[in-house]
Amino acid sequence: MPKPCDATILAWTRLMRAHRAALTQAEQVLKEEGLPGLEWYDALLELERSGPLRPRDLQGKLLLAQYNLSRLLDRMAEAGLIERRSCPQDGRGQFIALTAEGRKLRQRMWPVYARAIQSAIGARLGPREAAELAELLGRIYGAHERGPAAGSGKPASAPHGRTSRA
Amino acid sequence: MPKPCDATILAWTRLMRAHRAALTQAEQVLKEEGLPGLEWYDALLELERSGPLRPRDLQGKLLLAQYNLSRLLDRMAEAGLIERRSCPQDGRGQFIALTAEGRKLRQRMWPVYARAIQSAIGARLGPREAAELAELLGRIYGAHERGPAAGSGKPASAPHGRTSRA
DNA sequence: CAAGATTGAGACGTCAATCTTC
DNA sequence: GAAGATTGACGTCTCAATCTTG
Repeated sequence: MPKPCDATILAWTRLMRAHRAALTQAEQVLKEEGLPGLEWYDALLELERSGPLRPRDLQGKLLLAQYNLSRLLDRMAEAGLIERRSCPQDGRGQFIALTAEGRKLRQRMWPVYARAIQSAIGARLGPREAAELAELLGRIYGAHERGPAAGSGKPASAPHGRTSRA
Repeated sequence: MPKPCDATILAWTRLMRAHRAALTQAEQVLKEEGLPGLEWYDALLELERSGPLRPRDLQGKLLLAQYNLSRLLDRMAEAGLIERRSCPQDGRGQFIALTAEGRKLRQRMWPVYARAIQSAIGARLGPREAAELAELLGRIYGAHERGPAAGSGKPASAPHGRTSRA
């Protein structure tokens, strides 16, 4: 394994710093609005998109450890955002389902989240540059998947736009 | 504030994912070698570069909250890596100084860290692309910090690399 | 025994309150 | 009173051990 070149090291450093700056800002804004953190948003969105899921599948989509997800689901269930349903085919598993409250909360979170994304990236990079950045970052983890945005599913009156729904 | 465009949202998502993937790998490798995490490395490196520092100044360089840094220093002092010295000019402050052990540990960590950086970025992007990525990420947090050759004057490929962490 | 999922204990992060010195 | 720094209380993360079902 060759040693990393200067440009590689600089890219690493900035990846760490840019992530921290962007994430801190976004979490800050959500907190000021009395909303939960981004992890909750991601879980809610994935459940809204992909219907009731087994924890194992959700874990894969969210890149969380099993024990971590288990406790996240505890908190979200206590907050009334999800339901744990038993799985008929496999007694070990469950199905995690979004509640109406969970759906509503995600919709309330999106405009705030979108503002943070725009402030952190959209305001600093043009569309062409953002696409270039996304391309380069995509190579770092090799995946090509969907983003955090999701329309309400309803027509035009939605407070948050239809965005990249792959 | 306009809504974020699709490319912006995709860049956000990939920033979050790429960061997590890269960081998780690096922390994993360090742990396997029985070494502490990247936060310790960053603190050790900053102290090695900038001599004894007051916690307030270290906090600025590491982008940590004050209470967070206070506890980090507790652990590092207990491990014998740093020393807390009283500050003659200002009784409220201190000077945090690296010990010989701290210096040795950072030197042991660097090759492992460098391997992780190379694996996460260097192996996937050419030097030109890495520089492009660094440039785009730099705009996200607006910083233009010292180049890889700054500080002691040693080259970045020495066990003195410019690194940092979330 | 293997896989899905949870739990107890301990490390770490976070908030607000606190202490000391300017 | 303001700034530098720490502390107590509480929440979250992490590891290993555990429980249950296939």
